[in-house]
Amino acid sequence: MTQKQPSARIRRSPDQVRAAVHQAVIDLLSEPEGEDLNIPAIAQRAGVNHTSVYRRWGSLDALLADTVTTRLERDSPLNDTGTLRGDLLAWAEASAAGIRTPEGRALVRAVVLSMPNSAQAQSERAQHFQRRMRSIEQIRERATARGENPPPLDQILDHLVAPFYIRAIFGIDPPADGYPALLVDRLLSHRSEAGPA
Amino acid sequence: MTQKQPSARIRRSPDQVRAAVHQAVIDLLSEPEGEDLNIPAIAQRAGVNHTSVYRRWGSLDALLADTVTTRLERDSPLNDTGTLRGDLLAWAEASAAGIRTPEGRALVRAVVLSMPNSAQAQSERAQHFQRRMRSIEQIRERATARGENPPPLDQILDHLVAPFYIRAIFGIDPPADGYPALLVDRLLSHRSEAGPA
DNA sequence: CACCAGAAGCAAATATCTGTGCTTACGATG
DNA sequence: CATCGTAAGCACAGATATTTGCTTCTGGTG
Repeated sequence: MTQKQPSARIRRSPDQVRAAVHQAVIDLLSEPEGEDLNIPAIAQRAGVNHTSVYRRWGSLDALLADTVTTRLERDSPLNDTGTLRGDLLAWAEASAAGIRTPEGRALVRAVVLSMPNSAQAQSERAQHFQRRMRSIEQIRERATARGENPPPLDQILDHLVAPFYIRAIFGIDPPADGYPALLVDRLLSHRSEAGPA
Repeated sequence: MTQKQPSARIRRSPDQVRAAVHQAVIDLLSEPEGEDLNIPAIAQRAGVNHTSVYRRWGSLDALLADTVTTRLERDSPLNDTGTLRGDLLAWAEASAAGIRTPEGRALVRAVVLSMPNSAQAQSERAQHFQRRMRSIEQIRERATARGENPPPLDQILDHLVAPFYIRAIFGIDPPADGYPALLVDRLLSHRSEAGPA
């Protein structure tokens, strides 16, 4: 009769499932095989029933956004170095190190992929962006609190953040060791040129 | 008996189909509704049988890449202004104008989306990138031919191209009118600082 | 003008993704 | 230690996407 032996049914706790699914997303994005990312594939990779994924996250976008947010918060301690330049440099060093690994590039890719194309989403979009820039904002706030005069967000975005994103997207390694310092130097030297209003 | 009246079956030439499908891709990407892009939807929008799309392009990635390449080549005349600064400025102005429209942002988004994750694709990836940077390379070559000393590709990428991409991705409008000139100025002023080897 | 290669359209089959109702395990609470 | 809410797993159903075999039109060639 081979009873169904229901005890064989292994089940993991919600937290374990969450972690396994997040890891599966990163794994699949990092993988050489460029199969397209979808929920069934992620679930299988994570060893989780796909219905669990559908019920918890609902859509691939939501899952990607959650994965990105969780990972970035986990991996970006963002400790205070005492100066604006130090903080920016630390951020850049971490980013440079990050996009050298397939996993790190995958994360950036995920950020882009999870960006809602939709545009009724103008607000959702902005919120998404805000969250992504939170660490930069914090650096600016700390600098201001110290009495330093940080460059506007736009400039940091253009000259520090953008170069890392574009490299991650196109799969280009950052040029050399001094790269982060170079970017920070340029950013800060600019600021003095372009006077505030 | 209402014969099938086979003459009612309208058919377009391959070129017409190609153009209609490209336009449908752009239309759907620009549209406020953020429904996800897929081949059946594109085919329907283009008024083309979906099997035609499958047979001609095979995958959504390939279709996106083809669309992007065709459009960019069509819309980027890249005329010679006589100076390096002028050419760079023209490029930047065109880019700034481009990403102000939903269609333009959609195009950039398509570039990113069509970027092969795949990586057997390391070569394919590089080729994709090369094609995207072709206009920049041409600007550099012309400058060199004139006896000017253009900044290395890396720097142009970081300080001129990257800012436009990141803005398109996150849906941020370029700040102000003088923006392109500002970016070009910064790029060129840098070049003198960082001496050549 | 007849013929032929190439490609578009149609229909139907197959594969894959997405969602639902239900059962069952886990962990918290009293 | 009994109870209960939450969420995971299973089976199955519905919706979509992808592929295939075939027919029919188009445009070029001799």
